[in-house]
Amino acid sequence: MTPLSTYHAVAARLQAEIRSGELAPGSKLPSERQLCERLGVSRVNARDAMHYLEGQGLIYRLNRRGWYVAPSVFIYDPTRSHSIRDEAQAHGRHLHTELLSARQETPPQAVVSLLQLAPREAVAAISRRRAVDGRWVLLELCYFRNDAFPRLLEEDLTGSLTALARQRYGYQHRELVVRIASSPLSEQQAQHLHVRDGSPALRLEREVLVDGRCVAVEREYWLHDAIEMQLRGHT
Amino acid sequence: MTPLSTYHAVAARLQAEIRSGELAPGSKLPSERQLCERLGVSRVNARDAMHYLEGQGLIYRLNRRGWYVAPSVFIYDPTRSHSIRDEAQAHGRHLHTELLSARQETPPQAVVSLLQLAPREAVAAISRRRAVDGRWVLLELCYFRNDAFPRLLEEDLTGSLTALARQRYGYQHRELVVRIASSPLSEQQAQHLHVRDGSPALRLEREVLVDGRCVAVEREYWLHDAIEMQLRGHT
DNA sequence: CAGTGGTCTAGACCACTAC
DNA sequence: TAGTGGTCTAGACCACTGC
Repeated sequence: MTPLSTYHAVAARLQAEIRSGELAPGSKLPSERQLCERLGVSRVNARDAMHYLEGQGLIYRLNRRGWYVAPSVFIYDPTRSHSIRDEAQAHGRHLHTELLSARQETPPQAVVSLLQLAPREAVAAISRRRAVDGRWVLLELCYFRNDAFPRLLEEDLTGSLTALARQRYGYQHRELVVRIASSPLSEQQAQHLHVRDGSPALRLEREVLVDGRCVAVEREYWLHDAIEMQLRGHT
Repeated sequence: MTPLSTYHAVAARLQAEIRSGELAPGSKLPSERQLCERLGVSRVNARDAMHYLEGQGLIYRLNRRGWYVAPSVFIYDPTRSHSIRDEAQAHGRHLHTELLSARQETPPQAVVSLLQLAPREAVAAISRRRAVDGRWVLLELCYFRNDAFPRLLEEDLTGSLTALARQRYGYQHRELVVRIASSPLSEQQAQHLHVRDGSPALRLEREVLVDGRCVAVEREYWLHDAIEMQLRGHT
């Protein structure tokens, strides 16, 4: 095989194999050392190609496990007009939710401010991770004021929390403030999704207001290549 | 100076200097080779530290020019409730706009579909770049149907296009469909912002509907570490 | 335990920027 | 032209995963 002397060439070759379907979405790429040998390049070169394709959203890695072909993005309305599970079904994709923890705790300082909590006041804190078609792509960290959501932790927390708020607690009309930014994952967050510390993610923060008062804060971290947000507005 | 043998240590040291204010926002970091020598590490190690901090949004690079300390993010409402210039002023930041091109052209296929154009129908295409506090952070590519925006290219295109639509063309009520995703910059896009091909960006696509008909498509590419989007919704 | 990616060294040359 | 980051080689050892 003729050596491909630049990482762009290596990337282009892999890209062609992905687009042609030779490498199917979700399948594992050859190991870095195999690629070096097969393409006649150094390992740094091969790795640079991988990082480039990762940036393009064409491949992703599971920490120390290998590189995989990325599936198509998941389209999602961050203002929660529809349930995320319904959205997944509508696009023919499988959504899996796992509860990581649910307990009383004092949240991070930024959340304390938003919820206007007393200094050491605790809230119901729920963290979950979600997989689309078998890949962990979303980490959720939600904080609920106890006075607005009494005995929340005794409920079933594996389904839609939005539906729970509406049906169990009767919050029909909610105002939202949504913030979206690029954000790297912390070590702990990354571990839950099986990716590297610092992996790029989209961070979505939802401030839930009922009668002008903030009763809950929800934070979502989506792997950057897994999601497209779509919403409606007007002027 | 004691050698810092891992890139995490190198990154931590730089991070401390940035947080302490020794390295001020916008200022240039020492060159990679200077850092290698000063800290007693190899250049790969130093570069890995830079890439790590870049991912954290703490520093950014101008292509082949050097590394700089990143300023704080710019907060912005993508549904355009307010003019971006007003938002900038409200946060005490300086916004500069440069018109890159304004001409009739046939847009990319995806835009043709959204605007429901005839096969080779042209639209008014406007591209601009914008700087916040002197750093180019935003590239805009806008496409306007000629029948909805006649003689648009003869107007002043350096100000708010939203205001122009409202005042000159009388579009008071507009529905928007907004899509937000992570996206790497193409070579050409990257050049306009003086960054590397493939740099991570947030892509914002705005579909402007008047009476249920799509009359304009606006695409924005923001450098990933420069922006936080904030919007309001309700259920 | 074998295989993977993650980290690291000590060099080298190239393309481009700023002056 | 000097200095920058961008690319590349040919190795090495480590930490972790999966069997």
